Amino acid sequence: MEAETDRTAPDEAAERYDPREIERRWQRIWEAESTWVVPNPGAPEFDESKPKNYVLEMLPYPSGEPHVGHLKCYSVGDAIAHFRRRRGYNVIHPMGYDAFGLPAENNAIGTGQHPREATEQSIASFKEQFMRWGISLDWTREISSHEPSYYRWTQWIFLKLHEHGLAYREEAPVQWCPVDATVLANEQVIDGHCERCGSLVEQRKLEQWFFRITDYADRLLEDFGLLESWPEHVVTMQRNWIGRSEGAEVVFHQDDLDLDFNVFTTRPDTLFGATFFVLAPEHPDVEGLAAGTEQEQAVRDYVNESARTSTEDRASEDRQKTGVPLGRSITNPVNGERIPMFVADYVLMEYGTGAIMAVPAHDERDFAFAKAFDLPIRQVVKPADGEVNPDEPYVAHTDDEVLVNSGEFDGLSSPEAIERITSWLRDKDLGEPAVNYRLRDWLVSRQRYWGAPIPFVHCEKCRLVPVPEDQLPVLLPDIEDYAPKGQSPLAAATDWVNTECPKCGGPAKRETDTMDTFVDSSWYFLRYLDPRNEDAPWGPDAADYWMPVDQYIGGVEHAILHLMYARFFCKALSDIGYLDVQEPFINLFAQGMITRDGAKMSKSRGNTVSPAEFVDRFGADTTRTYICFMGPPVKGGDWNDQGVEGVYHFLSRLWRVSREVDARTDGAAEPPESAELGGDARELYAKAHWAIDKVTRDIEPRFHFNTAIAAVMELVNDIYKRKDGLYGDPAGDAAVRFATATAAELIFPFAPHLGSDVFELLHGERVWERQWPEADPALLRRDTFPLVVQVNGKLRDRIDADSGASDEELLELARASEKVRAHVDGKQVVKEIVVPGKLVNLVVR
RNA sequence: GCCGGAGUGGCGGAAUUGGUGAUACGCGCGGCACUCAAAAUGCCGUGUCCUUCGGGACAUGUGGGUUCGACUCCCACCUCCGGCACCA
Repeated sequence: MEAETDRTAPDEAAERYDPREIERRWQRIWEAESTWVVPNPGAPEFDESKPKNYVLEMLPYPSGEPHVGHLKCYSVGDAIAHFRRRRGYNVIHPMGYDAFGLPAENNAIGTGQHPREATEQSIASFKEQFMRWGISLDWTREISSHEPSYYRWTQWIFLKLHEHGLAYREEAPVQWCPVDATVLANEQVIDGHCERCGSLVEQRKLEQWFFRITDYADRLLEDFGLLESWPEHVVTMQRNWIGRSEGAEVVFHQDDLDLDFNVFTTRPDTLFGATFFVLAPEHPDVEGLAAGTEQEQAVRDYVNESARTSTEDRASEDRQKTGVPLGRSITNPVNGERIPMFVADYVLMEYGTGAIMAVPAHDERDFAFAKAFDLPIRQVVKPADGEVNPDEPYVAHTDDEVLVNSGEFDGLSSPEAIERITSWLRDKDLGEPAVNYRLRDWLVSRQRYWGAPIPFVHCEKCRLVPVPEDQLPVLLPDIEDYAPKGQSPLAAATDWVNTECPKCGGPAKRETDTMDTFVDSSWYFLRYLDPRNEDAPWGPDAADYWMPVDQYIGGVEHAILHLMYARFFCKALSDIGYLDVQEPFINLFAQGMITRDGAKMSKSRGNTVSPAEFVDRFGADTTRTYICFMGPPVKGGDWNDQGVEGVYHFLSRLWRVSREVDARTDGAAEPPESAELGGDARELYAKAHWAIDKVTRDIEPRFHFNTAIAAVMELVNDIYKRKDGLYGDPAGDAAVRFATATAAELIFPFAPHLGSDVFELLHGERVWERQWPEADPALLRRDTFPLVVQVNGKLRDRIDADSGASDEELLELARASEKVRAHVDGKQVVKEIVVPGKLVNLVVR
């Protein structure tokens, strides 16, 4: 058996689609000829006749090997890049690595392997895969955020933000893991527990660095208007995250201590319904207020206990409201009423002023607290036409309700009252309109090793001093021990830490915190534009030409943080004067997640798909095309091994028929004259044009790659169906050859190697150097069409009709049909509907 | 609880603005050809039920509605997925 198979093997190999060989060949050509390298304006090869287009996929975090999610992202992006190149755009399509980050460092703690080493191994494996996938990337622009030539400019941007008051240092509560003795990044805290050791996370107060993103809250909201195409839900998620709410700040006076307390409320119309007042346990005045009252000890106990309770537990949904009285009361400014004060952990220090007026009748949380502590509930808003259920708070506020128990404001509608009461407060200097945000400033410092050092020194004399620009980068030193010890591992690098103050020359210590990796990825799309510039992060000409990104592609998991941080950077850099765009990503495409057996892929579940394995077995073209064929890329899809084989089968059919067509027809390179074609030749030729039209519209603007690929499959099926009847006839040969070359052109964005190969065979040209084909409208129009005839909306017949037929002629045809007559005879036709080119509907009674 | 998205054959999915047989294309399944045989390849068939083989009835989560006509629009409900969640 073995021997027999071996004897036939060479022959068979020649007859088989062998992606390995084809893909290697084209990849070598692209690399040798720098096919996808695109020069900047000013460079000798720069083509100024073409409009620019920036196609960008989110850069990967290099860890291990790329997974299917990466393959999907880059397959989708590459299809768009290819398509736009061939539509006449000057396309920039770069790649890089988000190389700093915790997994590499955590790995180092266990193995002692330097994070740089592990990261660079992963980068090499990612790059090798990207090459084997045949993604059309300009590798001369490759960057990695862990290289000093990159993070030098991350540090430079940090200094610029600081210079313009957008970076500052302040004491703030941070997540602290008591077992690992380290500060954790928010992403490392899973359900209130440490990602690594699982212990309960505590809050501690430490000096931290922040970026003042809250200054940009309104612009981040307004500028959604500048975007062309972003998924609705991503915009909504960001909007919710920013959480802008309008209302008023109201001043309550506390007589005993002669203190003013401001509260923020969105419901100033309910001010008369405030029956108590609550401070967050962290509020700085809590201790002073309780001091000397009989509540002093109880308050102290409560505050200590809530400090020990994790944020997660405090926020858990069905937890009973807790709190204790402060032993003091405070005056409601609108009616002079003295209401009791409480401390309770349902009030958050981070939002508003950390103090609230409680209106139990009209707020669910205040209501729950009032019920638990038996406090009065006073209704001040009621529906214009009826009563309210006293067992629940009444929270609606519309025009259809009126104020009661509110003194001079009785009878006003809720929206009116908001306005009147707010201006009344302002006149009396007791409050003013105010806006509050859920968004907080961005905490960017991490007590971690594997990140860009924050370029500051602490001098005993001059305190906090920025490292001068000409001393950048502040290099990340090599260290021995990555284990967390309560401060950044960098603190142990004493040679590095001890330095001179750039200002006074005296002894100083370096800042040992590093930056959140989201900082690195907030500007990488700018560095691609001018990656080897040693004098600036990017040249203004490069940025002016290429920005903004015309199409950004990535997973929806970055819908909030990365995308919002990058938007903030773009605006800040623009304000500072280094950029001329307000929004970095004009169009965003969020791809759906690929599952396997209906579940998210994970190592623990054992249902991961290794792209490398499929690329080895079926080739990159098949694997990429399969991913695009699974369903619309916005949606998720379930990986199916047999589906991959189906696509392999399809590409094999195209490959095989191309060899046959080349052998059986002569080099009719140019499209046939459609006027000379008849019968099957014309049908096939028209089918090719139908496919051109379909694929073109499905790729853009729809991004429905699955139906585009299905259209090419239909074309290939049609070639198989008609080819044998066309060979030999000159017009027939031309039609078959044209149709097959067209199938290659159309599949090229998804299967670039095979597309190039088949096109070269039949046409002798490089497919990527040609313009994208255009469908001939004359061939899309058919001479006849199947007229659908309905009676009372039910289909009764289908008749070939002339495309140019008038409404009356169509009706004649319909009435003449035997099948129709069977349903119409003996009845009265009450209505006749004609949709030209489509159908006739006879309504009978 | 609030905000999104989605429910179509055995499976992934298609139907682009309410108008060409709902289910393109692919998978799976069945059959045929080639073969000693298998694989590979090519071709044909494949929603469900009924059928006198002409065709007929029913089918897009459920129930209503609008319309000559609804997968598509409206109302109510059910299920699933994603995000946010004591934000005053």
